[in-house]
Amino acid sequence: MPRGNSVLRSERSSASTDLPTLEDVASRAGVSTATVSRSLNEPNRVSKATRDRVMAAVRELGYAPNFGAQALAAKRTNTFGAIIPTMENAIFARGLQAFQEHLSQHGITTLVASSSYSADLEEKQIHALVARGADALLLIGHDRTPQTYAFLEHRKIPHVVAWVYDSTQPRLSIGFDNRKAMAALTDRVLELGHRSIAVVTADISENDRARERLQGAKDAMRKAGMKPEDLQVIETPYSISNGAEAFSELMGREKRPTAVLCGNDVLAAGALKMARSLGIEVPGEVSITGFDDIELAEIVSPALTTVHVPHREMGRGAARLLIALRDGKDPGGSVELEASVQWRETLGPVCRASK
Amino acid sequence: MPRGNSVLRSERSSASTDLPTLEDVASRAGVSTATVSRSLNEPNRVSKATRDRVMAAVRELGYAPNFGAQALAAKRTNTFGAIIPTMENAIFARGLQAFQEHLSQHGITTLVASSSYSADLEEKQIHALVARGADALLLIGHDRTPQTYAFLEHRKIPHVVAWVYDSTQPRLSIGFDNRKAMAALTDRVLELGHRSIAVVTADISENDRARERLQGAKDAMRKAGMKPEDLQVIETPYSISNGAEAFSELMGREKRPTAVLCGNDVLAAGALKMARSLGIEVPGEVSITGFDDIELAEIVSPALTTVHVPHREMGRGAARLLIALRDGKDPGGSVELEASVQWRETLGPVCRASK
DNA sequence: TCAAAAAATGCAAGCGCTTACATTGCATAT
DNA sequence: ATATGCAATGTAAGCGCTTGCATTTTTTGA
Repeated sequence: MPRGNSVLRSERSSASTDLPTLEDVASRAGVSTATVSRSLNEPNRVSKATRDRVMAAVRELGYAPNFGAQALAAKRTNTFGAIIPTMENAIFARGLQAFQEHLSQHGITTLVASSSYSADLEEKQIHALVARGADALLLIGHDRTPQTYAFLEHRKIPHVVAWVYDSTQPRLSIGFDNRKAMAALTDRVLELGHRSIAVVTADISENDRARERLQGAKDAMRKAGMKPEDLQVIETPYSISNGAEAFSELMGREKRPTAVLCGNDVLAAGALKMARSLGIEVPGEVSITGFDDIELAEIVSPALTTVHVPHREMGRGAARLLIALRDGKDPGGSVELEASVQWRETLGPVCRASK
Repeated sequence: MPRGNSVLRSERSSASTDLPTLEDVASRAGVSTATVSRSLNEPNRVSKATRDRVMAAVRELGYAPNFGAQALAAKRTNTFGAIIPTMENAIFARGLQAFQEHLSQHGITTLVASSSYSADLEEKQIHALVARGADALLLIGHDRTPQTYAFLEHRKIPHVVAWVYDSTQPRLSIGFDNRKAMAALTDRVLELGHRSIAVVTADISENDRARERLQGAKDAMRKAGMKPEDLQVIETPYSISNGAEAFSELMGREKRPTAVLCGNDVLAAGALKMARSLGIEVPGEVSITGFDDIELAEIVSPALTTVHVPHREMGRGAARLLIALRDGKDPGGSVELEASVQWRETLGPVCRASK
């Protein structure tokens, strides 16, 4: 597979299609490859005169560095990975967007993978991204096997856990306290007189956000002097149709709830849709709440009362932490952001008829 | 920066943290690096006995190939890029998902970038993805400068244009005929008696899909014996709020349209929202239609009549074409898919009052 | 049984870049 | 003038993998 260096190459007629290399630029600018490399990567370690000459050569040749070679020699790809539970709906879209924007300002590319809320699949994706050369990883939530963390540690891959803040967890994270936020929302619900309450949540076994949210609802019940066990709970994967189904089931129950707290906005949108087709007034007969405050929440009608989550701040903050970590700087500890109740139209006082 | 080969390394105490290399695997399995490489990449070029031995060594050492080295030596990254106009809403989500799924089945990673519907930004993204080592690219629509295409040609980057099928365009593409589809929808609208019609479209100067759709509407007008100039047109970027605003403006006009055809579902959702807050009945007073048939179309109420687009087929098909191209096989020409009107609730007959 | 063909394996030359270390050239201090 | 320090540049050794070609081993057919 002889391809030869640029000198040899110029003797070959068939080589005209090859892309220019650092060496081509170097010889054209009359300097060494080291100087070209430095001109490109550490401009101020080179005198202005040579730098200009190098840049001119780069332009004339249309040179662009070879990704693989750069990665191999520098031992870094300038690629960060993000593994989010789903791309199917917009839950993580805004946060991810902010993450990417911040990284790209630092010359870093983002590689995105999704785990479909499965721990197994997530582990596979982690391996895949690391294999792809990811320099650092954004992870959602703390739930993960020890082996997974061991792998990350062993490969020395900087990583940060986002979308959650849990002071009891040791890992670097950025997010909000899901439990506290859900408790605050539930407080509002209770204040409005609701006593028969249901929660529609995702499977809580591999999802600490969902688990914490449910806990939060129970905390609020307890605080209000009610029994947490009285909470009617349905676990179902996040999706419009599952939300609709769960709502329908709830409405058929003997002890029909007057307020249905959904684990996220997608579920709530489904519930809302079902309420409409069942002819149930919201919030007249039944109140519905969501969580996340994605765009959908504003579009549905009536507009969804939900928990506003600092998507963009989490994305940007995660990027910042990861960059610090990669550069061996002090990231400065986990950061807690606020999530607050976003009042809209689907939450109202319990109606007299159903009391 | 001496790191030494594996033999030397074993003499260094500080080397314990280094990741195993091909050479480590080779010496452990008692074969050459070439054999290890082949066991991994072309298993059937190696006898079963050695392959097993190699695989065992791989497992024991926890070996994983170095991405950069692999890319450099093999001159391919097994990464394809996709540049879509936006990630902010779900327009391209399903198609992209299908694209990724198909690629990942072939061991290819997808790199996604968005252009925000800007030709300039798109060109930058193309360069970025190529710099990142993308082996092939998925592009949306034909509109693009000759330089951009020249660049792709020069670097010999296989690429395919998706979301459109236009028999007058020379490039390999997969998609549907936007013009025909919009014409079909407009036919329905005209059949229902509408004569005062508005189109809310994206900026058509850098967006061939939007341009074609508008043309389609005009075609239908012409066919029905009406003057295409009578179509009321508003150009505005795709977004919920812009859809709402455009609708509001339209409703304030002297010659108020009885049907508002939106360039996509996002715009239509905005229009619908505004209709609601304006107290305008849909489709009683005014009909509204969308385009794309994303999830949103089903969720809003009344549910959106729109054009169903074969998202998944386009994504999967594009992946297939790209793989063929990269492997030097015959992709077999552009493919036209069907897009058909999806009837729901927002399109109805023109009401008497407004006649 | 033995030559010829085919299969399996090894050798080693790159792939294009970064970077530790060496060298050179100059300004500054003595 | 000469020594000293620093900035600018060059030298060349890798980085870890793939692959053309050479060599060895096995299979096949007379």
